[in-house]
Amino acid sequence: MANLEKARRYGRDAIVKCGTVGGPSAGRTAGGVAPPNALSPHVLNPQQQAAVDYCEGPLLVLAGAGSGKTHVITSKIAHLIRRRGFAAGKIAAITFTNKAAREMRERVARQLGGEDAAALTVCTFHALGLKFLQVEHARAGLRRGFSVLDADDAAALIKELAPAGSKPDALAGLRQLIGRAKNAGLSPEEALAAAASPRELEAATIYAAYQRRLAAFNAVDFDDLIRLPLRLLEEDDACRAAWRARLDYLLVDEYQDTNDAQYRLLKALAGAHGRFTCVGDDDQSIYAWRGANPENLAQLGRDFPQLKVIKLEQNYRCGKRILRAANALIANNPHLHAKRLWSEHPEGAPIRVLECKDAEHEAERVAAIAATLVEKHKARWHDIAVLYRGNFQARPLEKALRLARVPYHLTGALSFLDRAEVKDVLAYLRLLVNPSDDAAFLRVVNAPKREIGATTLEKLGQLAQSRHVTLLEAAQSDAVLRQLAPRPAAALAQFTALIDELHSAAVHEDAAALVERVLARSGYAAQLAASVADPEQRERRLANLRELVDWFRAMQRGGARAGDLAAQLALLGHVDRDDPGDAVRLMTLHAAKGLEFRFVFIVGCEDGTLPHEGAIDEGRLDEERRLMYVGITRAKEQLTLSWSARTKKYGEILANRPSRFLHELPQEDLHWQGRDPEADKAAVRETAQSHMARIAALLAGG
DNA sequence: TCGTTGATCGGAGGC
DNA sequence: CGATCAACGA
Repeated sequence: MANLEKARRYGRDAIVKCGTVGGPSAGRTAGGVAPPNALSPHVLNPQQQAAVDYCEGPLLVLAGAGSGKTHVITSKIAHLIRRRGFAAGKIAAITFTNKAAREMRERVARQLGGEDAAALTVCTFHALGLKFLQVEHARAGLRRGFSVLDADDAAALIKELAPAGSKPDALAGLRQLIGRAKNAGLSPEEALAAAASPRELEAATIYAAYQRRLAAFNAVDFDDLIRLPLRLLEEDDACRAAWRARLDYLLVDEYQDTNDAQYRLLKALAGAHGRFTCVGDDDQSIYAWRGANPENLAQLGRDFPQLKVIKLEQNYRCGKRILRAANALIANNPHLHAKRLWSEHPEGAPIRVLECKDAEHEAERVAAIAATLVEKHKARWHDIAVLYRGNFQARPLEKALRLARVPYHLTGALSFLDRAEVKDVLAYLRLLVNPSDDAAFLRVVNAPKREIGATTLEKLGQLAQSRHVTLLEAAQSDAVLRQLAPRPAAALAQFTALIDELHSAAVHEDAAALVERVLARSGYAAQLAASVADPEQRERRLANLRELVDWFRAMQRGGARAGDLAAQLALLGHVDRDDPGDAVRLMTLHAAKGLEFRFVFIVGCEDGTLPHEGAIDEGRLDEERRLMYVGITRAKEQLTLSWSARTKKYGEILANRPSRFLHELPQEDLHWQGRDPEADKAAVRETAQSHMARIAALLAGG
């Protein structure tokens, strides 16, 4: 109670502890979704309360790492509905990932009860754009049941339109330029007019051809999900008025990640009075390379002079030492609104810096320490995360962890929907819903193998183009088939017969049953079972297909229509796979954003790795520093940084220097630990043996 | 149509 | 050094 009084006197909130050293784990650790103030979820500190209460005009909440921003957003939604009389159906909360949207929806549902929560719009920018286009498809020049091309399909299409034999990096450059034009909200015509170099002119020309093809496919790509709604909202007064009337209040999470088009979409929807709350942290802006524009934070103040800014600086996650290090590091970056995070947690242990011989040695030491934490300090495996700059750094870690018998889980590896078999089945559905979807046609026409090869398809494409029909229509035409060799013509006829059959079934069947029919009648499942030799891989891929059917079944219970599901599915980056369980988490620093762990290792703290070499060369150190900052602030109790003196790079061995960021940390909080390879190897052996002994005991004991 | 060779390249990855 | 991918031959 004394603490409470003291806190009040200082104008701070009651002490709400979570995850102190040795205490119960709280927060979003390893899959848990409890709010940061887990012991007292309804108490808000004064800044959080102010952010919830202020609904009169535009608000920017600068939410430091671990400051309880999701709590603020969910509380604010409840406040808007219960105290301010907003209709739940007219509030939209926008996130960047499906995962964030799902978690937010769950938390709002817990706080509000199901009915209001169900009426809310909680989704990603892209899902909102899709919803918009499904309503306004006619105005956007689309027909019902249009398709959403995923990044791979879009890349394949650009490749087809680019000069034959373009090199991969030339194609990547084209994609980037086209993406940039779309992100700026430019139509192909505008991009042509704005082209300032031969390269841009070429890209704009291909952009124009690309959009013509998309229109012919009755399809859009991801960027169009923002660009097309934006265009309609900015140019069509009636449309804009209608959508503003549907949305009374907007909340945007991770605002620092918005790109220009997304920001303009927000502005168009919000209107001049600006009934919105943006929550973000400039220090956690780590996606500029993907088009995010952190300048949008400053732009908000220029576009809305009445903007109110509230900073959340109390951190409920990290020990004081960790926070000091984070503050010291990020102080080297320029700031529009400087923040200084503080915490009421204990000091915590010094930050360890492990100096290692090479990446293998580094991995062994991490494995040994992780094992010790669990063996001797009662930590759970999932309390531990190992973070790195690049995916290639996971390799030695995996090896060392396997050797030390430490269970681990790689997050962010190949996602469910990236699997070829899942994409193939989805392409079948796309083609059934939208027979104009040539990209889908090309994907499934020879999956399973029907002896329809590239030559046949090229000819078919030419014939379709000259007759101004889709690929499917061309394949259905006897006149076209007569111009092909008899064998491929017969194969194509068989394929279109299959599509016809599935199409008539689609009328009366639900999505899950349709997927099962596709799998059975196309022979896809049978071929998969027959052609994959490795039994383990075969089982995994068949399981993916079953999971897809289950997913459709679950969505149907939610009342979704089969046709819309296929489009939505394109937006769903990854369906969460099995719970990773109690295992050490291995992931990139990027993937770690938004998560927290009791014990965090950041490996590869070397100049050239973190900060990355290319970033040093181009003077883009700020974002690298923010990446390190994000990593540091993931740690609740203990942070261990490591670097190795030598790197094997492309076959040759190079000497490293410790990361310049290590020198930016307060040296009095660091504990540098030199190289001692033998001791660590012994430790790994020891823990491995003890694990084996435990397993043996378990087996013996039954 | 499919499997092999040889050249290439090496940053993070949401929707 | 090793994975990946385009071009090639059977």
